[in-house]
Amino acid sequence: MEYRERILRFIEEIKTSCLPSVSMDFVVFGFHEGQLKVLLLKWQGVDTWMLPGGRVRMDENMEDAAYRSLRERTGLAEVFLQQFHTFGNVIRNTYYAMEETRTKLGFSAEDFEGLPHRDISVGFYALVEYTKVNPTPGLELALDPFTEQIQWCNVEEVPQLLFDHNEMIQVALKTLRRQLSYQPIGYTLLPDQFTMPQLQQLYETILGQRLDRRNFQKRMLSYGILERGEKFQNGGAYKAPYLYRFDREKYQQALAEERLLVV
Amino acid sequence: MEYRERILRFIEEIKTSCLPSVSMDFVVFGFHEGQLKVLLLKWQGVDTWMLPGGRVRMDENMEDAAYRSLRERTGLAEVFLQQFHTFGNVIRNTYYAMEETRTKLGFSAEDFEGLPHRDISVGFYALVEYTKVNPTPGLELALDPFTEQIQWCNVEEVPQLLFDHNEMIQVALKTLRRQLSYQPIGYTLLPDQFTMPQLQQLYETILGQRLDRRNFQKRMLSYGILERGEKFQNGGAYKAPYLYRFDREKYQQALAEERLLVV
DNA sequence: TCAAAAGTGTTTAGCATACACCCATGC
DNA sequence: GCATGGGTGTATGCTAAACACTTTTGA
Repeated sequence: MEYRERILRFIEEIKTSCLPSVSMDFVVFGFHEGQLKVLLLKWQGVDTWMLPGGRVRMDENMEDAAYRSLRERTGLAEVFLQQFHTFGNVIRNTYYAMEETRTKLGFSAEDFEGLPHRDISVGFYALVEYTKVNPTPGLELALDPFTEQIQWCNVEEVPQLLFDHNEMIQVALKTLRRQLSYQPIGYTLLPDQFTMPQLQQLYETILGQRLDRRNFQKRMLSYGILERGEKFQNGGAYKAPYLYRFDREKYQQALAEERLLVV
Repeated sequence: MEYRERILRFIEEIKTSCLPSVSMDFVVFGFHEGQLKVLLLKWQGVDTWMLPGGRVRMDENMEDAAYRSLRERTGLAEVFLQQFHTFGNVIRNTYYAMEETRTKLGFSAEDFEGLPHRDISVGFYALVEYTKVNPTPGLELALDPFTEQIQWCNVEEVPQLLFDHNEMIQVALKTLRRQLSYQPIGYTLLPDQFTMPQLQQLYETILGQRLDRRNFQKRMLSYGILERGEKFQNGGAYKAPYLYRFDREKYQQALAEERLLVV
């Protein structure tokens, strides 16, 4: 039974090559059709959805592990990724959570023995470009045989999740809102080229409030990290907006000079 | 040999009742004679200083563990305590760091076997009232038999510490500065009653810059969480300053209304 | 020619900064 | 009476918010 083998090897890998009782969870934000989305996944044989997670290998820096895990899940290498809080309540009982999956998949308690019972989890949030992520379980299925489904879900419509994962999303969102209001990190949620109204819509969605067009444009341009391109006619019965492109180099430069950080 | 027993029991305790590969480190700030201080400790038989740390028990929430550990170290129950970052680089090799101590104390490798080799560490920073902390190893020595000395050290004069502990202090300081500049958390570093010039000196020390007296007072009073008391004559040849008291109730109230958070 | 959405500039208000004089006290 | 440090109020400037008209385009 090949599937059984994969599960057992996966468990063995966790037990032998990963730090016990430490996990990472990812709040992956995407933006599509005016909606802020998060990536959720579901295990085999369980009805509860959860955030994608990962573990730190013995010889691996945690930050590297985070990038690796996220790459394995989304296929994306260049993303905005940042830890925002570490969660350590006892309700995070990994062992208990796995019991249901284990019995439904027909494994014995011995098969799963030696796995960490309780995890401290470092929460990361990521901003990714929606269209670049293919949320069908592909590559990562080979690495995580428990995953049955991966899906985008509107932030407002997230169901009851495993453990404290709902709280994680809320804390991530709060962090995102605060960061967004004093440094321009939203660009990574949009395609390479975007219009000012698109950017504004993104900000309005994340912050949950309407913004003034003129003031918004002024502020964005004042950072000096946007490059204006051609006009873009999408077929609407109105004036064509300009396309903008986020200039990474200027952004890094500005960050280094702490011009953007209104701390 | 009683001391040997205590060490062995301590190690056993870590192995059996604490989460493996998770630790906490504390940047404990105090303020005395115009200087910002941090609490440092030194292990038996090692010359390297380090931050006080702690571990999470199997059945304990991490935040509770943090308060417990800090109480064991400082004897303080009511302090400002907050996680600020989680550190996970591979240089944090606990096992290697203990080797020196182990050999100097005359223990064999077997005695120390089964201890975590590498820790992810959750960094907390605490603001305590300097005079309320007795930094001589008392209570906590019974709990942590490795500790030889605990001492306050000026933030600017911190020597090279274990692992990434110097970086931890820097990150904690940065967090403290940012928080201080948009919410009034400094009060916990001062005695119950304090004068406005004292508070200002504290702010100036933490932020590393001089502030205008008049604007400072205006800002502090505008929060509406200070209660003015009697005048205080400390014997100086000048006008007696007022004593102020921090009103916890009003502070909580203001926090709840998010009046103080200039996010 | 009309509706829908985008581009743009000026006025205004509020908050943070800058700044100076008088007062209490001990020597 | 003088030096030291503390208390207080006002003027100023800058940034963020408020606000309206013109332009392009497709139907």
